[in-house]
Amino acid sequence: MSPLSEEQLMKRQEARRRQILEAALKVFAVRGLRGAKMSMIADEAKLSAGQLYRFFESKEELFVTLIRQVAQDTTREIAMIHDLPGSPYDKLRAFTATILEDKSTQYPFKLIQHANTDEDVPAEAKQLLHQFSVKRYIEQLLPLFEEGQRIGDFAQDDTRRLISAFLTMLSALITLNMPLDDDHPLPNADMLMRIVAGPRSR
Amino acid sequence: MSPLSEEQLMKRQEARRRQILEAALKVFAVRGLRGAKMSMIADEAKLSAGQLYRFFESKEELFVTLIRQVAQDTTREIAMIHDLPGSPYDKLRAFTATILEDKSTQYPFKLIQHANTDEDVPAEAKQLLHQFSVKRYIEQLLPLFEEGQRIGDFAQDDTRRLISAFLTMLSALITLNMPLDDDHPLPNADMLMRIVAGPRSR
DNA sequence: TTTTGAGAATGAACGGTTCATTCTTAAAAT
DNA sequence: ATTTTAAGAATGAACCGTTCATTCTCAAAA
Repeated sequence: MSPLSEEQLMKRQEARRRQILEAALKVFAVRGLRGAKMSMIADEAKLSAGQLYRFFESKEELFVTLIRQVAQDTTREIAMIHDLPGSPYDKLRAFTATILEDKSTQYPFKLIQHANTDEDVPAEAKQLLHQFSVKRYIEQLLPLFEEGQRIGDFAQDDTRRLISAFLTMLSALITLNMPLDDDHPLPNADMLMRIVAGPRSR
Repeated sequence: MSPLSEEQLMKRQEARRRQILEAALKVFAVRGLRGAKMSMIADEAKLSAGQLYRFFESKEELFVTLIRQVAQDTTREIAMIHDLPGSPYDKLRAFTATILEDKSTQYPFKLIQHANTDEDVPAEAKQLLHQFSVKRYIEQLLPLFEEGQRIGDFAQDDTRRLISAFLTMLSALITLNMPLDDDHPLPNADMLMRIVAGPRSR
């Protein structure tokens, strides 16, 4: 006797699942695997702690699921840089500005950062991250940077090195969670762009 | 009949104390207040856990003592930049290079970073940090940067903003503990200097 | 050279706390 | 009425700061 339509049931559950994953992303990104408590994720998702276990077997499974999702999303996110308007410099600048300003865009990067440095990260997550590592992002950005260098907008360093430095800086900035007041805001995109900007004054 | 002279005793104890503080600096800097376990500090100092309590009442006291010491040291450390040889640019570059390359120089910065962001940091530590905050470092560096801007070596942004941005970046880089391989090393001092470098190509 | 005893050191044990996870119970939905 | 969903209490294991009984060390005294 099924007192609920099969289909609607699935839909609701799927929605719940996403709701939990979304909450988990925020909490794991900010506090890391150890620092994130199931109760916090539950609070964020506006559910009770017990409920989480109807959708995920364990904290670990929740974490790994999240990593899997985020690894995919991030690659797509970065790919979108090529569709932005303007020169390579413009594209990179817009991309950077978005990340620095938009909190929700930061979560995936923070999560990856944590997953790369925290202890007790499940082997499966480690292995997923290895596939979607900095190396991959560098390759994704290579054409953009090469073009930027060709037309003299970007510095003439070794290209991969330049990308790596830029990504490291960006990542470091995002990760930093200093208490920010108005006197000392995060450096903005233009500041960061000086890392890659060519010798010509812009 | 005391089998050990008063003076020698004091010396030995003082040495032990320093030994513990040194170990604690490393461990607290890397793992933060919560993440650092007394047993880890003991291991690092090559002592048993119990011994720590002959010198410090509690984990908290040890932490606060350390913060106090580091707050003082750091101010002195930064002051030394003025004695370095060369132009403001040269000084800042040398200073930056030292910090990026020398692990032991990084510990105090990491500790402060942690103390500023971790939870459950004792009120006394918070208050100590407030006195020795970024604001103070900015004031310390102000003459250097003003001179650098005057002679056109530094960018013409608002001076305090420029210092703040630079310190934030430096701090973010230090704090980042990515697993570094040879393909993706930390950006070096020259990369970082581009943040402050003036429009003239160097 | 031996003895001695204060200070140093150890490491096991204690006790409190903190969670991940499970269980109970009951309301809501159909 | 029966099943699904939910909340929140309960459980139990792990962790870790701290203590303490015990042993060790080694410079001075004998």
